[in-house]
Amino acid sequence: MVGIDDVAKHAGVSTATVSRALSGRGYVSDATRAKVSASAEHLDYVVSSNASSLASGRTRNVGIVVPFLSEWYFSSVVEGAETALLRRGYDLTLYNLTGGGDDRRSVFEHFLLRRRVDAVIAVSLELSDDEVSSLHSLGKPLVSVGGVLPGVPSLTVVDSAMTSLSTEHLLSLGHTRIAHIGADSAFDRDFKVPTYRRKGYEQALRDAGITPDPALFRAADFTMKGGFRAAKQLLGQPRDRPTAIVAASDEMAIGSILAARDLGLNVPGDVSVSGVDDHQLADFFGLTTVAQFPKRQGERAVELLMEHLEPAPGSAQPAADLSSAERVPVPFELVVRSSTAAPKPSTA
Amino acid sequence: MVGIDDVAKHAGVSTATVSRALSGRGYVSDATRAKVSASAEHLDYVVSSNASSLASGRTRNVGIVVPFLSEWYFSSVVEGAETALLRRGYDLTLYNLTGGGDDRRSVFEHFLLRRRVDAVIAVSLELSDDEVSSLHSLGKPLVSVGGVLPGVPSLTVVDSAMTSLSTEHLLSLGHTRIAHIGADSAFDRDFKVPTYRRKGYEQALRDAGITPDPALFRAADFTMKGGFRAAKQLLGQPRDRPTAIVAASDEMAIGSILAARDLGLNVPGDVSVSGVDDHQLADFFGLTTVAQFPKRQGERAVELLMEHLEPAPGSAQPAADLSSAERVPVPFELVVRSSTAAPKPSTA
DNA sequence: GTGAAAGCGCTAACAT
DNA sequence: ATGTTAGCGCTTTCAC
Repeated sequence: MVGIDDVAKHAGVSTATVSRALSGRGYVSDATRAKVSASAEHLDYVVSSNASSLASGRTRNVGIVVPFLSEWYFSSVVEGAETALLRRGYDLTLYNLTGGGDDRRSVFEHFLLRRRVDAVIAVSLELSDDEVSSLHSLGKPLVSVGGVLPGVPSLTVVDSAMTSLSTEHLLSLGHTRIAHIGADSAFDRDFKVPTYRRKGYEQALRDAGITPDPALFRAADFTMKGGFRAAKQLLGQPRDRPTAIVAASDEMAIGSILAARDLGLNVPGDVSVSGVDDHQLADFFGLTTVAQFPKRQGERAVELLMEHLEPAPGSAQPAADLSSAERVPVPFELVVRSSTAAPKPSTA
Repeated sequence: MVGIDDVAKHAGVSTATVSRALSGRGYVSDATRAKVSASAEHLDYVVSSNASSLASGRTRNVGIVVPFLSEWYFSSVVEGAETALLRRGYDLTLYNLTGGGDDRRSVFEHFLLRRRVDAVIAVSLELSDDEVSSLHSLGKPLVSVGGVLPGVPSLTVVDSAMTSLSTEHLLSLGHTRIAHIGADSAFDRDFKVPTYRRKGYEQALRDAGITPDPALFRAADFTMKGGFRAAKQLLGQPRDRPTAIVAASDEMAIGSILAARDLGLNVPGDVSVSGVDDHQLADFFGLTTVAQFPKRQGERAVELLMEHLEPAPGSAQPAADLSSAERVPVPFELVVRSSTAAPKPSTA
């Protein structure tokens, strides 16, 4: 196993110089740097991250904690973060809380504390105050993606704004009987996302002078099947059928489209449907939706962390910035496809 | 930052004893062990994994390399592996090769070599000989999931057997005009999975005395949209329409179901459809499919690695076993739902 | 700009 | 069963 002194010997310099040349910290003449790089390359030298971390206190590794992995949103955030980290020479250690209870405890009490990470990204995770402070007390930068954590910079879309947007889109097309498929508070895991999305829908209606009709709301579990069932209820009504459905997620929206087809209804002819996410299947189903960009969110989280892990020369108190920027808004955008259109002139 | 000597002091023993008591290697009396554990707990002590790794050479960290993350199969394998590792006190470092070219090189040339992992799991990755040997030369155990790597124990289903199975299922229901949607070799990334699946279909037909008809094959890209398009071609034929479709993936199978509906055909009345995977959406669509269990595959990969990272007392040459067990078959199973049925008696 | 040397916090002989 | 001690392979003062 070739070590730093092999390189030093080969290059005819000291180990200190090798370290400086390769890590970029401290002064090394260009000539020396080149010589050292050549030797390192020649010998296939790679630093031992353990030794390096032990000596420097930096691990060049970031932990990311997710509640699930096999859902589109989460795996996309992770993918974005991973790409951004890789590019900067960092590793990504994944902690998946799927297991629940004990697993979760052990992640916080042992894993993250093993001093193996420089920073932590929490994705759509509601952390207890204890958990947040245990992270803070380690002096590890922490950012949240997809949910607001008290005292933690949080990259997150304004959920209510997304459904307001799609509701407004439908209103502007001339719809007035607009239904909503989302979830009531019983389904509120993850930061009350469902509730906020429902509020956005209701607000948009009110702003247009329409009182939200409870009969036009159906709770569902954010899956395609759930959306399918809910839409069946909504669209099966023999009279006063809604002319549009605002679903709180693309999967539910797609379920709604399938339900409409099942009932012999044409989308968007008889009913318009919109979703939220811009899921990979949205395009195939021609779904109008409000896109959020989870990969981008993962990348942004990394950028934010980097400002604090590797502050640009000339910034003063980076740590202060981090905790002050409580909420970092992330972009979203209406993507209009073929599942929404003006309602048919009421020939009834 | 409380260190090992704080614990030693508090417990009134030497650091060596603390290390032994906490790691479980070497002899410690029960009484001492209890005392040390209590002190460690009391002081909120957690080992520095870097110091520990540096001194011992073990990292308690496993690298997993995947080509994509936001696909169901990959994220499921990772999830399974992560759960299994967490349970054993290991971390999981994720390397995502989505980026392609340069990223890939750097993963192999730098990241994995930083001595940060004890072992590597490669998921559906075709590694070059150089890459395999660079891993081998590090003495890191390597297992492959979802594809066979030369000289590497590989957890993988026999792809041809999966499509044989679903084809036989359809044959046994009485179908004879059975189409296949898969991919030709042009789409062969990942170990020629598409080709093997096609071969399984053809073999089952031949075994039943039927010559595969090239007109009943359509290439697609493994997506729902691709399956949809291919099925439209197949099912749009005015005459000699197939009565069944064997798709090489669930997404394509679901696309086929939607195409059939679009054409006014009833599934399974007019056409039966089967897939491969048991994707999360399979149940919703009532899809008959051949399930593989990616989470389980991830767990098994970890179990295999553990036999070599932490050999049970009394095993001789574990490393030898690992490289000798070239192909470790993993289970798969036919899941019959409502998308397949006997063909209608040909009233034509 | 470069080198010498003192650790970083643990583990593993070895000794007892 | 427990203590002593020499590293593990780097980074980083501090001199020069």
